[in-house]
Amino acid sequence: MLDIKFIKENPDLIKDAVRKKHLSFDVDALLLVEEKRKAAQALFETLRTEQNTLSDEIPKTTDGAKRAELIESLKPLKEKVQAAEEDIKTIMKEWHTLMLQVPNVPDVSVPEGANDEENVECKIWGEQPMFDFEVNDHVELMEKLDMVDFDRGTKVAGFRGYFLKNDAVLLQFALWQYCMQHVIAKGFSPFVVPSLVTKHSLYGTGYLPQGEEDLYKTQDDDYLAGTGEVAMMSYHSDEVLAVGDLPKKYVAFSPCFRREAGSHGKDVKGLIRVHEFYKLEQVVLCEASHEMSVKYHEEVTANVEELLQALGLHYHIVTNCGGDLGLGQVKKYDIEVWMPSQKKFRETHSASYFHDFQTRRLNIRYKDAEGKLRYAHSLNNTLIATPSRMIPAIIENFQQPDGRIKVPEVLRPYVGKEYLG
RNA sequence: GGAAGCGUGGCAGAGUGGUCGAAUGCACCUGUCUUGAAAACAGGAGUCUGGGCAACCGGACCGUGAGUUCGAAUCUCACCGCUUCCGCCA
Repeated sequence: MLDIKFIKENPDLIKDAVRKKHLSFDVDALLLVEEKRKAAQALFETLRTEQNTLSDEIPKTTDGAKRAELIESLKPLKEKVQAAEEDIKTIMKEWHTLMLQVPNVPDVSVPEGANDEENVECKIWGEQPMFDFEVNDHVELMEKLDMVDFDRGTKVAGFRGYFLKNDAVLLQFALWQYCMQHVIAKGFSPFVVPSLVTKHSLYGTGYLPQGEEDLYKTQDDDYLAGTGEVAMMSYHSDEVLAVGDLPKKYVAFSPCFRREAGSHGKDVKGLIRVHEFYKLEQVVLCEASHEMSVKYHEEVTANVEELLQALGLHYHIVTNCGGDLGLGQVKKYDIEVWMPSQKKFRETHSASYFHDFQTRRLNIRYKDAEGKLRYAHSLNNTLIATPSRMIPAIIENFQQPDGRIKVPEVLRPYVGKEYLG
């Protein structure tokens, strides 16, 4: 959600945002509704003032007949007030529907482009691992080492179902522990957050109304969140924080659920695209300045880089193009790790900032140094998604000629062994 | 799942149809006093929003949404949440 004042003052900026994000939204239609809203509001307030003034006379009028007359004379006014109120409600409904579709303005540094193919590499680290043998993909490797069971997974859980087994489980727990310690040392507070959330939380974070089809919904009209960001961000909804409490740095653990509607043909084998996985997510609330947002955006990105470098994984970072940005995102980096079997980088992390897009919807404010209430800024980045992204990456990159998996040095204390399988 | 009670400002807590945007206490801010602080005393202070250069003048907000009424924090209904009791349960 953006400030309607900002939209009114900068309609061309919003129009350009619509264009850059490859959306279809009629900014002028919204401005028209806003004009209608203002007019209806003004009419209502005029009528209400009149009603309030005359109503106040009633208790002061002691003469019974006069009093009855006054009450009688107010009846038609009541109807007018009610009609005006009704009018506002109708307009506001439309107003809200439109406001939920207004995209946040991408940063000037965001490249033009329609989809992820036009994301622009901005950094690359490490080198492609060299194998002097035929590399296998994670499915083959893991099945051979009895670390995953897809057949029983689909039997029990349906399409994209899986059981993670044995050493893969050790690897997953090791990753959680290692990554968690890494960011706790940097001042992040660890949380285990709900996955089952109300629709309010999803509207607040911007996953509704647009993302409805990718969400699982319960018979109670709640939803299963696709990321811990939803609950973690909503944690402070309707609160006023002290400026001294900022930034809030959280790392949220949660199961994540995604219907993957519209991706039926993609990554049908393996762990990369599954309906249910686990994620540690970095969430930051900071003061409302672009500089702060940028600062923490770089910080949550650096946190992940440090992990990948410690693990020894070859990766690059892309700046997502306009068409690959979410409605509320100002800028996003995708961090992608090299997958030897696919001979390309695959997204493992996604770092974005929103300015006050989410906090406005969630009503998260803070009192600044002057005592003024302001909407905080929010941003987030994956810390680690498992098993979906990082398990395949590690398995493939650390495969040995004998089919076993060498455990990255830093994980060995947590895994308790040098080789998987 | 059944029954009862409750939901008011940062917190506590009055208010059961008419200057109630809301008493009072605590916390907070500003003065007076004090070498300084505390205490005491006096005063101030909610959020959002429309108009105005401003002083200021309107409107909305007492869990949410409908309704009754000339007028609702106060009455009715629904929903949400909390508490207690009973039932059920992986």
